[in-house]
Amino acid sequence: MTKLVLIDGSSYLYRAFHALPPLTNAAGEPTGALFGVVNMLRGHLKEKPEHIAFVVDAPGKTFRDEMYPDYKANRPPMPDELRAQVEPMLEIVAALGIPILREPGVEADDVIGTLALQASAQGLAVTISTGDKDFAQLVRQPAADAGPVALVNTMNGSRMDSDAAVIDKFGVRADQIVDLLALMGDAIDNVPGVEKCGPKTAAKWLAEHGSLDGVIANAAAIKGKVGDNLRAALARLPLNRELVTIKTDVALAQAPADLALRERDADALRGLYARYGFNQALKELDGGAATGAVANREPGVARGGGFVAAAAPASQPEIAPALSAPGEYETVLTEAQLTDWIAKLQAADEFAFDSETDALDPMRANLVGLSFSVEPGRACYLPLGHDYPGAPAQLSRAQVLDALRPLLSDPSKKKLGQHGKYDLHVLRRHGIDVRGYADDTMLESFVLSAGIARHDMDSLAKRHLGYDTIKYEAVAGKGAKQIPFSQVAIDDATRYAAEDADITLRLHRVLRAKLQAEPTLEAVYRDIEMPLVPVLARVEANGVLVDADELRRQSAELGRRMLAAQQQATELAGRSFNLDSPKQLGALLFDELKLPALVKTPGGAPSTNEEALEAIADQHELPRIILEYRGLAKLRGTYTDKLPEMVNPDTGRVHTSYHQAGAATGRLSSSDPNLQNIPIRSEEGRRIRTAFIAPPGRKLVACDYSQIELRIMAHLSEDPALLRAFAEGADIHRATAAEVFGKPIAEVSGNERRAAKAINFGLIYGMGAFGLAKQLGVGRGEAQDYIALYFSRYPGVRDYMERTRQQARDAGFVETVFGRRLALDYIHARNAAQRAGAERAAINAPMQGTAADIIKRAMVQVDAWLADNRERALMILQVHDELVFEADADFVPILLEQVPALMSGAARLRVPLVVDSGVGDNWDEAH
DNA sequence: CGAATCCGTAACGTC
DNA sequence: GACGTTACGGATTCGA
Repeated sequence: MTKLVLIDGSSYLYRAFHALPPLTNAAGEPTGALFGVVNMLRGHLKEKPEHIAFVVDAPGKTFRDEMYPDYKANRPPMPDELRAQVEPMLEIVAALGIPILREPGVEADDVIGTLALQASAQGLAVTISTGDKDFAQLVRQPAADAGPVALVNTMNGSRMDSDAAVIDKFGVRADQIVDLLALMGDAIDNVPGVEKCGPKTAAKWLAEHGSLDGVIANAAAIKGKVGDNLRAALARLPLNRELVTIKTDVALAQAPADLALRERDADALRGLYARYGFNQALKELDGGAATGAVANREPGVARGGGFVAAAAPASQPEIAPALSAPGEYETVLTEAQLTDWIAKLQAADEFAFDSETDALDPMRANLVGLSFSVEPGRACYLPLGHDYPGAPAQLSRAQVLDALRPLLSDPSKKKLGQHGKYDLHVLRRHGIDVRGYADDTMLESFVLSAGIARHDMDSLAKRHLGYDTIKYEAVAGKGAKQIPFSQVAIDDATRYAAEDADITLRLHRVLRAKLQAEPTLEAVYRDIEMPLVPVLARVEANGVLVDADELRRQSAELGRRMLAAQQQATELAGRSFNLDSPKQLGALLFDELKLPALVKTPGGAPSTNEEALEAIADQHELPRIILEYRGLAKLRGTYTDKLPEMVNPDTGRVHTSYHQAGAATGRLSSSDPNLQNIPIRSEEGRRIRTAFIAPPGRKLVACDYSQIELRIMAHLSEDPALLRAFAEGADIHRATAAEVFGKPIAEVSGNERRAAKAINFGLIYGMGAFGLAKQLGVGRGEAQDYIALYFSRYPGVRDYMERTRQQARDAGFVETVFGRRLALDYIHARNAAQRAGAERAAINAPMQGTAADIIKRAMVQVDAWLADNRERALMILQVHDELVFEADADFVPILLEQVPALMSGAARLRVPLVVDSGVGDNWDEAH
């Protein structure tokens, strides 16, 4: 069969340039790319093709630029060392007798595509020589009426010549390649695809939905972040497909038959080879028969299969869209401007402010600038610490803060912000005690729509103002290239920071109106959330003293025991494996050892979780060892290794961060580190609490609500039996057992109490018979009997639960005792499992949320009481139903008298709120 | 191409 | 039920 070789010249030139070291000839001219291309060409000529063409891009715009002005906009200009090699390359190609094609208005790709299909139709065997993966769309197997079209990449020796090879490489058929590329996009050509969608994801979608049109039609059903990204990119996908489709119908002067390989010009070649120092090629030219494929000596070969993806040097980082200012933003650099703005702030009823810093951790961040806004569309940025070379002179931080202090610390001067707790920390650490922090848009949003929305400023601006804010990444970059805000150009910083203050103010106007329309919610916001802000800031700033040496000792011991467990596991398995990898463990247990896989992960794989391992622990020793190892690894990896790292070098203490708008139920959450999940249940876990200590002369005091959620259930359900039990101060689990099992309290067995306790917890969590059965280790029927029995004894509870479910279905939300609304997104989900989950949440949320409201109120009151005793006692932790204090030893009795009383009095329910407390030198002892 | 980074999953600590 | 953190492993993107 007659052969036609089509060479993608530009692609090779670029790839050879980047793949090969920057070689030069004796005269110092760059030759690396040339060398690569020459070797590639010699490789092809060995195959003695009858027809061949070297195709390069013609200068000027193409039809793709017409279609999409930004096409290849990111591509930097050709480096000079490469440009210098273009002419010599063409000279060599010509001297080799290879026809050169340059077609204006289209790209080399389109010329190759057109010729390839024409030749194939004429029965020729076509080889496209390129490093560009896009050509996979042209691959054809030989057919009765058409010749094959194959791809080769001589840089790495790969060859793609069949449907199977395309599928093997890309996971889709050749005719789906354009769809695949449209989804992926192409950074080099500046064709943005679906973010986070690479070859794997695109191939998966195409396998499911057949084609790009199929994917577009089913876009709504695709989950996760990439699903969102897909929907955001939907509009441009058809254009993408056009851009990546290689044309096969270009009107060309040449037909395949015109591309015959001509006689080479040996003299010209000899001169060129000599000039560029291609000794091997020269020898071959004169000696005639060289042996072996020259191409295989290229350094690129060793790296193995796959097409090289990048043709051009790295593109510029994406340029942010013009930072369009929605309002008038002023950079304050002079005293006159500052005076002017202070006057504006003084005159305003309220103003928004925001701080810019050089770190996320408010306990470490330094102030870089402040922004203010007094009316929508007007804001200023006051740079204080920009220190890049060439930064304009800025006002002195100390003087500016002194000038602002009266304003910021005046309680009657109302301020508002977005997540102002952060700013309160930063300013406090710079000597300003902010008072009069009156409104916070994050908390307004949280109270208005907990459970359904995000409450960060970017989301709020989009949702309530329809406005796209400037993203932090747009001014500071991201990843490894991110610069601290102090290095951001002041002009960019002004647009970003002033916008923050401006948007905060505008958002507040919108959100305040929404809150005013809902008096109950407004009360939750005004009476519970806002007063808590400075309290949380204080608790965080106080921090907790941690005995790092004790933790290190524990780490060392845990490490020894982990090693022992690992050795035993290796022994039992007969080989080493990664004990931390559920995947490897699953393969070992279920594939190699053939143990039964009784539990599945949500993803359908055999689970290796605790339940699954317990279930097979009687059949093999290994599961027990794994469980032992896991327990130790958890403690070490999460706590004993990590906590010492979290000690703040300035304060010597650990400062967690409480998220006030974190949990859908109104609870706080804690992170960096999370101090709300320090172990307590297991003996060895509990030891970690001994490392949370009081300094000499002080004690830790822990006060916790006893059974607060069950008490709230009693209150909400008004069930007489439950109310009575709490009123009598009974051991509630024992009392429940007595009711359910129909015997006097004194005769309840330990086992019966345990069962009752499990039922009580199950109720709080909205657990069904299935969950309870699991918890108790009994059959589902038996668990169902317990529940039925429970409801017959506590009919008020049963009615309350049904009312709550109904309320959730009717209104889409449930409420706490204080009127906080908790939205239930999936209460009407089509998916039954999702719906059931939402119903369980509906049961749980009012109890959990009311408990959260109560302890928040208590914290505010306790903090107010402590205001006069800040040197003697500090509130240092909150763990959902527990408050922990550090107090002078002689102040402890007073604390023990006051705090439990304040906590009990934080709400008036139909049952008493009992608070237990304990004292010790460490957190473990304080329980 | 390899390295860095992002993302989802599995597991598990607390209340 | 509500969280946050860890580790892994695969996918994506960066950077040269």
